[in-house]
Amino acid sequence: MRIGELAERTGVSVRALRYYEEQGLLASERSQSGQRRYAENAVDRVRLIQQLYAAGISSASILEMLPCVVTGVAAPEVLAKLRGHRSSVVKQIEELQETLLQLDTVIAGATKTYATGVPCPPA
Amino acid sequence: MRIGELAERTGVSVRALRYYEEQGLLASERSQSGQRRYAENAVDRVRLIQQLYAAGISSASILEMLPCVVTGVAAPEVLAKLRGHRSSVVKQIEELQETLLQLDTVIAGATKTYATGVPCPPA
DNA sequence: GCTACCTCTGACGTCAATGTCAGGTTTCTA
DNA sequence: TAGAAACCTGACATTGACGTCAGAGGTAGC
Repeated sequence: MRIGELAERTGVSVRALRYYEEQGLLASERSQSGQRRYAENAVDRVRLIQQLYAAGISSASILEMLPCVVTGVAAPEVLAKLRGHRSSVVKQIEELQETLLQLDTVIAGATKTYATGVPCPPA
Repeated sequence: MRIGELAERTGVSVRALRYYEEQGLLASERSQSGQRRYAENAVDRVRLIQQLYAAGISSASILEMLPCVVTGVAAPEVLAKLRGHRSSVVKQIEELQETLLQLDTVIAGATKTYATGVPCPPA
């Protein structure tokens, strides 16, 4: 498929896809005229990249770990980094859960307070 | 306390603390000579700010919700935004949990593969 | 073959949360 | 009462993941 279709199917911009290629994260064949052609599995690859980005992992680290994610094989140093990222993700989850509690407390309190007619400062 | 101490106690840089003030997120008294003086509770405030930042909430949104978090009272529009942020945090957690599974799969697979002596590409 | 849309490269712009530097004042410690 | 260390404002620099624009060529439906 061409870049526009991949963009549409993944919800990632054309610009971002070119950027991924620039970073070595996403390969493409080229047509005679130089246009990018992607295989079907590029969709999954892009989603994986997005997922790792969302976990706060840099493109350099993603580049390093991608082949391992794909092949399921990793050198010891890479494995160590993977474990490092794993614990960082765990930590992020824990922090977000704490944030969630805070938000819930505020929402519950504010809802109740507001329901009881106590005056409240506007935004 | 002065800004250096607050920075040290929260693990946030002096520059960041000034930035928070600039954004209206963190107030300070000033000494005669103009130096910032913080109350004890500033430590908690800074931690809260960091927590919200970590949840991907912008300083503008934090500014909007901070008084509510502190007072426990929120106007309906603010409450709606709080709920929006809540669900975004929930989503982030879910995505991170999925990422965690991916990482675990890779780590488990790679560990096993490597243990059995299958050759593996270096980083 | 015309037209509308897609794609290409290259380069500069953006945005948010800081880093960093300069040049000057204040505060603490010996 | 020095001198070091901390603080001030103001301003420009940085970083990463893109957005956006220009100018040129490719592609598909009619």
